[in-house]
Amino acid sequence: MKIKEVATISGVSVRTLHHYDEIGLLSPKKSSDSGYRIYTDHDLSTLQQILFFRALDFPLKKIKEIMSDSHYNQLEALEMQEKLLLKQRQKLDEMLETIQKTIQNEKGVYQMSNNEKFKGFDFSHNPYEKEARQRWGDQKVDEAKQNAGNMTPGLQEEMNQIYRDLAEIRDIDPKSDQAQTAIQKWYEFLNQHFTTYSPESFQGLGMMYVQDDRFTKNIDQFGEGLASFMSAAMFEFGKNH
Amino acid sequence: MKIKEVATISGVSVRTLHHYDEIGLLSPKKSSDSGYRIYTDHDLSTLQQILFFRALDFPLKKIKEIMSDSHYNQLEALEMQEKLLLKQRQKLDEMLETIQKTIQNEKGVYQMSNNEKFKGFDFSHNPYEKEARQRWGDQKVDEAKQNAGNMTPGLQEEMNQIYRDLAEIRDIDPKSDQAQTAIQKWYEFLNQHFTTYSPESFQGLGMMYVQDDRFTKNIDQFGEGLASFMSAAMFEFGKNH
DNA sequence: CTTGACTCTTACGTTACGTTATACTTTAGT
DNA sequence: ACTAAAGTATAACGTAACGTAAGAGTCAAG
Repeated sequence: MKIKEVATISGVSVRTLHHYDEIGLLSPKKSSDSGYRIYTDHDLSTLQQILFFRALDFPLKKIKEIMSDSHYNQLEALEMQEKLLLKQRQKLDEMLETIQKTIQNEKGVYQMSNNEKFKGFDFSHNPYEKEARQRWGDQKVDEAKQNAGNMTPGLQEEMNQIYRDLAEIRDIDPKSDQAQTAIQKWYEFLNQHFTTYSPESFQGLGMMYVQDDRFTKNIDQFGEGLASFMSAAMFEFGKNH
Repeated sequence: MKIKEVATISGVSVRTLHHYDEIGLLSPKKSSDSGYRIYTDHDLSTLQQILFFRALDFPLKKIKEIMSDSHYNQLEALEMQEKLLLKQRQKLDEMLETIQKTIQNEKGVYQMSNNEKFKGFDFSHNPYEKEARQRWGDQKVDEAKQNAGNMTPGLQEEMNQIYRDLAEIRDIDPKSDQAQTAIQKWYEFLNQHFTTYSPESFQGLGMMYVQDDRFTKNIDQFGEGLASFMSAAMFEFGKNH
């Protein structure tokens, strides 16, 4: 298929497809004689994936990073995307509530507090950030970013050990028993020393590992790709608990 | 309230508030001695409005234009926003369906067409554009943009007359009987000579008049503010039919 | 074989802020 | 009253994800 057709089917502009080619996000083969971009069905599926991520406000850079990761698994990605979309729908519903209350407020039927006026407006661009901040406590998140500043040395070492153990096996299947056992240690560690994570919010935390650079960078210090491995393992863990 | 507090309550950054001040979208009073921005409760409500529009992907320029219009009515705006949010939720639901089908497709349970892969992805940034395009037919929309090219001169004149009549009364209340009678002529004209509009899609068309520059500019040639007047009148008309 | 519709690359423009940098103000603690 | 910390101001450059326009080659229908 040529570019216009792809644009029409998918609803994005030709320029957008050019752009995605430029940044290496979606680079179709080029007809050797004309130089035209030729998109295959597989390219279309990739585009669909990209658009799903984009709809969830992932920056293109992150999308590229995630999708070109060696552990990338389309099915898992789709399941994550579904979760995130559901979150987004919740936010939308909150906004609708807020708007309805505001209408009542305007009509004088109901009196709204300032805080209520902004319920549903989560502009962190990351559906899990707020949640994670609440759980880790604001400092903790900021410190995790700066390499977990104020833990006791013993705790810090215990944590590092878990990371190192995970880093060693980061090439196996995140769904395998071995990976799941290892990630369970992480789950238990967090539950013991930080806050109680439900399996669901543990999944959410895992998603942040790939979404949020502050996490990705820190974790990947123990081995490149560890964040994405842990994220996948945590997602799987959440499904089974 | 000082800027940080507003930022915290509303969830936007301080920089964003600075920016909105810079472009004249939300300019609070400044403390005469310190030079600090002081936000009132009214400013907060304005901010809420801005954020609603922003959540609906209105560009800031448009938001400013709409909100500073002399006909601007907060209650009407809220009702429009509610409608648009509901539209957006529909889209989200479609996307969720698409994702679920894609998962089935990946698992091999179900075979998906290329078109199906992108259902729910409407990236026109304007929930009504697609709809309007379908109704007017693609050419018509593009021609409306270029001043309605290929109508018969008679029809063109009839249309212009309706515009002129509306322009003359554009300062009265869009909800008044007089305005509603005038807008009904427009409704009937469209239904006779173009496509059948349901009251709902007539509302949608009206929303485009303020959202989409191609419409705004053309319509406002008959008098500044006509587009916004018609939009409000059409919205009201839709509610009563 | 000629158009009109596509396509290519190049390159500058735009929107909505993020991110320093530097300097003044306010507030909380001693 | 004094000082550090936190908040605020302006200024200015940076960035992300395309839009838009220009100039030139390519393809498909009549």
